[in-house]
Amino acid sequence: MKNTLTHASEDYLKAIYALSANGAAANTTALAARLGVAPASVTGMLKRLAVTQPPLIVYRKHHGVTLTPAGERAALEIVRHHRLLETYLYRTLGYTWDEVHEEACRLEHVISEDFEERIAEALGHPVRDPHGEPIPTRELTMPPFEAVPLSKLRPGQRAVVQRVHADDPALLRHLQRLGLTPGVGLTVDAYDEFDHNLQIKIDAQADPLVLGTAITDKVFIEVIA
Amino acid sequence: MKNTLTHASEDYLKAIYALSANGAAANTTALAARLGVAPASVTGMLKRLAVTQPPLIVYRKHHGVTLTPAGERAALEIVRHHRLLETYLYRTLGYTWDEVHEEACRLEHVISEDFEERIAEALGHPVRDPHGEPIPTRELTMPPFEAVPLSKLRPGQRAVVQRVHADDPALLRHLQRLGLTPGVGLTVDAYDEFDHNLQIKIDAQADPLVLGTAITDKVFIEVIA
DNA sequence: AAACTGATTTAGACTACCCTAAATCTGATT
DNA sequence: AATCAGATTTAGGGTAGTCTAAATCAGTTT
Ligand SMILES: [Mn+2]
Ligand SMILES: [Mn+2]
Ligand SMILES: [Mn+2]
Ligand SMILES: [Mn+2]
Repeated sequence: MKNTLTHASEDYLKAIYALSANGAAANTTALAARLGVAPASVTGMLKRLAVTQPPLIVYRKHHGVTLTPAGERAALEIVRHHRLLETYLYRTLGYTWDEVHEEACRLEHVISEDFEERIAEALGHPVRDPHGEPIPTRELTMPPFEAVPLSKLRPGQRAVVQRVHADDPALLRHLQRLGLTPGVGLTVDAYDEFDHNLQIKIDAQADPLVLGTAITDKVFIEVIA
Repeated sequence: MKNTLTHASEDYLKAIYALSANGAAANTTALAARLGVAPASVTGMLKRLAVTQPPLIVYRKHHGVTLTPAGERAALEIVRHHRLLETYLYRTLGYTWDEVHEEACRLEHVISEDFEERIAEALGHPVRDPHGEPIPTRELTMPPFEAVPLSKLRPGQRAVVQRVHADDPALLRHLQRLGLTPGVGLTVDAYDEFDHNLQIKIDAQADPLVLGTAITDKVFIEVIA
């Protein structure tokens, strides 16, 4: 528990956490893609993470990987660092929401628990990061969060944007230009069942938008009535 | 110039900069002691730093090492990061002057030039860190600084403390308790030529202090008249 | 000028990553 | 039940950094 993890291990744990969020095991190829390394490198790291004391993952060859309770705590620790840092960079240092990810992804591995606590305090213990993603508590529990993507809505439904599940700066800038940010209310006007495009009308915007699933799968909403 | 250095290389360059500040070459043993590694490890790293393109150091076997202009720029870059971070942690996040070093020593290697510029701006482009040490400019020139240690003073002389050249938290807390911090005025009352102790009287303090060279060598002052 | 001593380098080994190319496994299809 | 395709692991190799133990060097002393 007190043995110090490397930056690389921490990024692997974070990726496993993200890819096994739905309870299923994360697989080698998806991890390799997300981490930007070769599949063989992933296999090597999984072997190492499985034999630490205590083990951080359960790894069954050819059948994917899940986090142990210790591994999940380690992952949530890094996610908390990451999202607190994003929030701090955004609110205190004037970063834009497309700039925060890259800086936070490096800082998250080197800040102390003291630093974590001080920025949490300075920010008033925030519950969401600038993208609306929930910040794990100090006790490392993940708050409940919206699981309904905009893509699931159908004409006539109203919703409020809660979180945007994206790191890519270009996509984030695009969403910003569209006005599709947390807190925004919208109504679905039309749905195309062949290309799955959704036509929506954002509150206080004159013109409707037509959005593909590349966007609507990443925007999570809360349905209103 | 754009090739990215490892954290370890950066710490070596910073150490070489510190140990060759007086123009002389830094030697293997001193580097090993300061970096907390074996002398053989230093030799290995020096060989690597000497053959980078461009070379960062001039290394002559058995005769020590100096920084090339490129190496000095790299070192000053890290020193600027370190001291700006110390200043930021101290002023903005409420760290004490004995807590800042350790955190800054990890952060200095991962912050972006953008982060550097933003905290410099937020702090009003400070010229000194919390210990009074000069912060290299954005253009990577080192401002002039006091080279006279308190230990050089003799009875009758008056001085103002300018900087404290120390990282050790215990020593820093001790100096704080003594009231020996940048900006403080003092007068030398007595000098013992055998043990080199100095008796000083700090302005606005009732009782005089007797200090050994472990302290007086680390406190740099400006002589007044 | 040889010997000594402490500093330094070399030799050899280890861990943590990463890679490419070549096996091998799994689950689906015939 | 054999085959096939794609996913995965293994094999083998590389870099960066660390260590200990064994040379070796340089400057000083005899
Ligand atoms: Mn990261
Ligand atoms: Mn933490
Ligand atoms: Mn450092
Ligand atoms: Mn910089």
